[in-house]
Amino acid sequence: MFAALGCVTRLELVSRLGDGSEHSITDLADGLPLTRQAITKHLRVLHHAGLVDSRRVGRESRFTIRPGSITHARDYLTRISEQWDAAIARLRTVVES
Amino acid sequence: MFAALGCVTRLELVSRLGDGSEHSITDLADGLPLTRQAITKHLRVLHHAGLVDSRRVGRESRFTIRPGSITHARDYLTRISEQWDAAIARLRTVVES
DNA sequence: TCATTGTGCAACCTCCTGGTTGCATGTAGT
DNA sequence: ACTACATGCAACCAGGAGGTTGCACAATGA
Repeated sequence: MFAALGCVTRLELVSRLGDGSEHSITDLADGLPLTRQAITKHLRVLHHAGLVDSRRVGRESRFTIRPGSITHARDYLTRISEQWDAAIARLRTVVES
Repeated sequence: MFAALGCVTRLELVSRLGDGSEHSITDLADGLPLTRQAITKHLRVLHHAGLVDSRRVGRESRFTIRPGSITHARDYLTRISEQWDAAIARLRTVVES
């Protein structure tokens, strides 16, 4: 999932989808200097990472942000950094004693 | 930075450094099924992303976690998800009205 | 001084990723 | 039925990421 976000194009897509509404592929591809196919691949990656949902409507497939999907990553980072802080504080106590 | 974390090996390294103490390169490479050179490259990436600090001590270079470096990413994710939630809530209100 | 240890550097290799093009398919509209 | 639009699929390509090997070099310890 960090890998999914570690790409400016996909961050841009996520940002565009961040308005909460549905977007088709050509809609998302419009304005970006990329082929529709490239966008399709990126969307596939994002979907695989659980960041977006897709729904087929007629001849177009609409993508939406999956709300709350990012909080997992955020909580993970929170936990990690708390562990760091705790470990470092512990070390500091040992050194000072 | 997401790209730096989007790699299991580097996550492992970050996790090992998470104890807050200093580690040399061979120390970190020990136990991993990789060459010392590979670890060196990964550490370079992590350092470039601002996640770790390095210090030369005698003939070995010691790496440490940069505390607080991850909070930037976490705050970013928090801001993003808040924007999403706000946008979606706004949409819902419009739809229901 | 000499062997050992910890790194750094450079060249090289392989494979995956990001990207394109071309074509086929399904859906909408007239 | 025919055209236009939105997408899917497959093949293909270039470049970079991840990894290895070999060698050179500085610091350590006997």
